[in-house]
Amino acid sequence: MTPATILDRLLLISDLFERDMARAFAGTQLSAARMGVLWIVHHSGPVTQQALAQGLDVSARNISALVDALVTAEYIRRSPHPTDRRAVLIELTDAGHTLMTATAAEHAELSAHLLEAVDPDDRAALERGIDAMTDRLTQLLAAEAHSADRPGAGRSES
Amino acid sequence: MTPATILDRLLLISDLFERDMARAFAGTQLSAARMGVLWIVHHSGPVTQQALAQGLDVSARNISALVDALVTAEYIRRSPHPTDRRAVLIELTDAGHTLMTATAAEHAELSAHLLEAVDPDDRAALERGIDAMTDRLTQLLAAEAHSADRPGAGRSES
DNA sequence: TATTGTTATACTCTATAACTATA
DNA sequence: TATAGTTATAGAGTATAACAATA
Repeated sequence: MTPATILDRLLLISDLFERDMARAFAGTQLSAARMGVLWIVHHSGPVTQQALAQGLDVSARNISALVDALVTAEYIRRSPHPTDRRAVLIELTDAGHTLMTATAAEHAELSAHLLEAVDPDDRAALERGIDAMTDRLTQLLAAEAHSADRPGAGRSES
Repeated sequence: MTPATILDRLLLISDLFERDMARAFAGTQLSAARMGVLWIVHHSGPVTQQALAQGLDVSARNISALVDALVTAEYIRRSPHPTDRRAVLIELTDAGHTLMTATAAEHAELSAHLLEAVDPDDRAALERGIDAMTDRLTQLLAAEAHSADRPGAGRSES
């Protein structure tokens, strides 16, 4: 029942998070991708769609669709950019601000619940271990991305 | 720069895994969902599409599409079920078996690399902590699923 | 000429519902 | 009647490419 390796354990908990979010959003106009947009606007304040595309690492086309849906749901609005008439600024509506305040609180609450489940004597080692694995994984990804950029090894990305 | 809470850390590492898989599959006929099918067949041997639908918790319709793609890619084949003529058995082809053997090896290698990044003195606490959080998260999900089953109970946003 | 955002198009993953063949 | 799988249809997320307006 218990996964054998550390990778299996991490993939299992990732899967549980995914399912949790999917169920929380079922029947609403929200989704993980749309919440990603709201999260950035909540933390950064008004941003252009270009900034959202870069922050989420998705195409501008995709941002247009996500923003359309969130405007329809009345969580955000498009405002004219004060100095660049090509661009728009994405801002939270009052409903959007209320939603994100509640979401941030639930997020913090879940984090606290998870940490409470861990033996206090294990917590420091747990955080060190996760950070060490995150750093290693980031290194491995950067190394793979670098080798993939070499001509002949694959397609380059912007 | 380092995430503040345990939840942020776990979500970050989940995101890194996602990106890693997405990049590994780019330009191939594979994807995370299709690999999920192959993973089950690799570990369970020949299975019906019904079993795949239950194992992956997706619809039978979705399995039909995933299996179609993997048959086209020649990683699996549909064989007649020996006793139930309604059903088919999904089996790995030689190419599928070769792929999954290599994938399992890479999986084990990545797991080993991640664990090597952790201070040996922290490893036991790390595994205990992750398991404790996984158990707690599973409990929370079960509780939410239970309350969501009752009409009118819980926080529903219509 | 470069950038911002939209329209057009397409592919993948996902779901429900109706249908066929078989149990 | 119930089950295994497919066809039909739909919606969300994602991408590239072509385009308009603006810088």
